[in-house]
Amino acid sequence: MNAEIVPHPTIELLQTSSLVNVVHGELERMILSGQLAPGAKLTELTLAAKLGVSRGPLREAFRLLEEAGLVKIAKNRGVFVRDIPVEEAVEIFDLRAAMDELVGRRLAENISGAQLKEIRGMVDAMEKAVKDNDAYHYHLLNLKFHDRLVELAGNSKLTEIYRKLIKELSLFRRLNLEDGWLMPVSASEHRSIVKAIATGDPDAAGKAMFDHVMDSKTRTIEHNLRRGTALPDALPVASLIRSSTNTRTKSDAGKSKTIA
Amino acid sequence: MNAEIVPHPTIELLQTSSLVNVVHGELERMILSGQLAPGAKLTELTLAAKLGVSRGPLREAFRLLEEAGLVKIAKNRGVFVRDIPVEEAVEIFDLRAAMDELVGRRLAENISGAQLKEIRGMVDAMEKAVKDNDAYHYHLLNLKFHDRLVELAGNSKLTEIYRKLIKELSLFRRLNLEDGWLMPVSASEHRSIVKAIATGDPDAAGKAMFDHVMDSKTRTIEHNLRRGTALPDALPVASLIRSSTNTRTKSDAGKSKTIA
DNA sequence: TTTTTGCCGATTGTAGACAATCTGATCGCT
DNA sequence: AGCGATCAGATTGTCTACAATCGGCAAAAA
Repeated sequence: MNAEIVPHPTIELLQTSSLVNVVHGELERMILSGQLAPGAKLTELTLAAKLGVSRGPLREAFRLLEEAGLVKIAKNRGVFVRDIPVEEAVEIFDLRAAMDELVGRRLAENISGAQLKEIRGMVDAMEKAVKDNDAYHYHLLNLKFHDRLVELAGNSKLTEIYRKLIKELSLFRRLNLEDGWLMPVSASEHRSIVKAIATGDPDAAGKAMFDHVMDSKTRTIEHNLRRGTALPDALPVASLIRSSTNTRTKSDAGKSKTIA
Repeated sequence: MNAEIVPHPTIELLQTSSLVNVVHGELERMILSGQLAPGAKLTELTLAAKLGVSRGPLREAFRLLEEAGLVKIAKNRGVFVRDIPVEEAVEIFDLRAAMDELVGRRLAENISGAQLKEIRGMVDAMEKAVKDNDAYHYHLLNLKFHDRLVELAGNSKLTEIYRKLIKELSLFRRLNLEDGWLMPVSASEHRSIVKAIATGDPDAAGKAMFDHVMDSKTRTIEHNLRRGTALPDALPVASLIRSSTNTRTKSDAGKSKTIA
């Protein structure tokens, strides 16, 4: 009896990776890195040639990306990288806030000493990035920090959906280039989060996470509006940020003109 | 200039629905209705013949279903309807609870009179089903009730993910056949939810929703355990129900033997 | 000049063919 | 009889070919 069923890495690789998987991963990478920008058209023949595969696997990968919300397939017209409209970004932030509140609660209840030490280290690193004024590095650490927190909450479904949302959100305008002129605020909020978790108070930790995400929402949305990005339809700016998740009258759902 | 661009229904249909879409919808229907039970193998050639299409569109539909979590594609072995293990069902309930708490909050803040009247009507209908001891009808009304609440919260992303979770959850063992021996409890909780929403107190409404989902989790899990469904690995039953979303030690993630 | 109509290239939708892989059954050996 | 190797059938992975649709350009009409 094998103590552990650990197939050779190469075996594992061949068993799991079909062309569809590889193409899917590669396309996702290209999209998330901005190499394929929102709105870009993905022509089957061109991409197939570039990746060295036929159209079949490529189309299957497209379907995966479509369900993941990264591309939009328009019948007989082509596949396009999605452009996330502001309203949707706001919705994602609100949803994330609720999810992260759950994360904070669970962590306050269950986190171990070693794990606490680990995330403290991440906050330290972020504060160092702030001192160095290294916005890019800070951005990466920030992503990693939140991802790790969600992961530590121990709900894999939650993790899965959280990551899906983050991916979609990265398609929101030029969010990636977020200039770090508010890094100190964000960093100090992180410190507060860890402190609340360490205290073991679920309510406090949940609230700290929730508030942080909502603040992050405000910062991101305002930053994007300020960039002079012509708004879809000249919406009431402040109200957008205030209460995103509110009831709508029946017929103003599919009004945005961006590819959604 | 056309006052309203209202394409003929048939036109609209042809523009949006490709074989992939139709097949996807049909397969989803068959899976959710139980016509294709969890664990069932979906053979490409057979299904293609049955549906009258070639393998191409069918495979693309498979990819959509895979990303939606309804089937599992095993390379070189086939496509199988997923079987949701208990642990995952628990995770989904916990996640749903957090989302529904958000729903309750938003509804307490924003619901209109007409909408309140609408959901009151649904609760009335459910209480009638309880009196008639009509478990099936109650089940449908219950689904509709919660779906409508989420919809009314006005966050389309939230709605989308909620529905995805519900679909996956319907694959959990024989959840559909939930005998209604606890309908009265569930029904009275619904009444409380509506009451809390009507009061306009976000905290109360959020808590009512959260508690209801968690109670529903307990009822469902216990009901399924009781059914003599041999447990995957003889887990600590009570602890499963208690705190699902907790931290796990490193290597007990992919341990279930069901197709996941 | 402006608008409309018909055509053509380009691209996507679908189908079918071929190659690779897996499953399980039969045969042979110990 | 038990165990393992080999082979055949079935099924999936990938590619190529054909049909349908779209978008734009040019020519003709107003």
